Amino acid sequence: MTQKFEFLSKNQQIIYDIIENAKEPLKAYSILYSVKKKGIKAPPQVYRALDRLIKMGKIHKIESKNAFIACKNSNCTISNATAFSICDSCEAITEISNLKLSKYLANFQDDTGMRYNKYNLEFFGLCRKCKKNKS
Amino acid sequence: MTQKFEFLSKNQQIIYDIIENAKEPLKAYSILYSVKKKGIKAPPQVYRALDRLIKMGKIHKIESKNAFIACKNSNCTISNATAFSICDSCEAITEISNLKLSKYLANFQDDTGMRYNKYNLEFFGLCRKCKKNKS
DNA sequence: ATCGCTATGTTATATTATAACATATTTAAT
DNA sequence: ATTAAATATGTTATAATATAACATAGCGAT
Repeated sequence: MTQKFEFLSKNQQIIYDIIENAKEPLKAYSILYSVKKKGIKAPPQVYRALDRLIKMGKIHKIESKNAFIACKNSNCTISNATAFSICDSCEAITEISNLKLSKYLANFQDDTGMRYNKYNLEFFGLCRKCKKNKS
Repeated sequence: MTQKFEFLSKNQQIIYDIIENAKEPLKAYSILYSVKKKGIKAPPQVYRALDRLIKMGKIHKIESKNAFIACKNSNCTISNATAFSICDSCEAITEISNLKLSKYLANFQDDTGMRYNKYNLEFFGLCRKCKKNKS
């Protein structure tokens, strides 16, 4: 069961399925709880699968929430360019796929000349629903 | 000792000074260790000060590292727009102040029409030093 | 002077993540 | 087929990060 890029190992598949079917980003320990019935019993099993799914670009970590979300870009094979929209009120989180934005950031160079091979961007605000409810 | 925006309380000042004088971002528990001699003994005291310093814009949290860094924009009063450059090798972290970038991101609108009042961007790559050492 | 607010102090505990080691499975070379 | 190397899994314990909950103290306005 050694791993080609395209294939997921047993635990990886179990954990990916749960994240993929979730309506919101999931926390590691909530995943752990969900997979206990499938025989995955300990944190390292979950974290190992998460780490590898991230490296493969199948999921992303929302750093500000310590939560994990499936990648919606079907062609995303390496998670080196991520942007998320996060509602401060209802915590709804969606991945932003915006070609202009990703091009802009992929090509960004700072004053030091340092070149980047990866970025993560998290936007915060109120989603439409929550904006309405407030007014 | 009630708090105007400009003034720091005792604990806030102690903790800000340490972060400000550090050469690299500091972790909460390393700060806690440093301030034990000053009478700050428990995590909540540190985390409360950190939270408030963040709200005031005096420091920022590097989400991917759980570390805290002083804001270098002398005029930054609210930490609603942050961008960092992180070296994957030596972990050197610097805040990016780039007017073009901040304007671009402040004005960014996604397809849903959601408007953002805050963002955090973290770029990863190799800094010049580390790039040289590798070649 | 006392009420409300902010800040501080303190203990305990929750949450997130990894170290370290053992076993098993797969792959690929011989 | 046999075996070595690499990958994946299982397991226990613990490290690292963060917050809940409650108590006390200081300030600032009426």
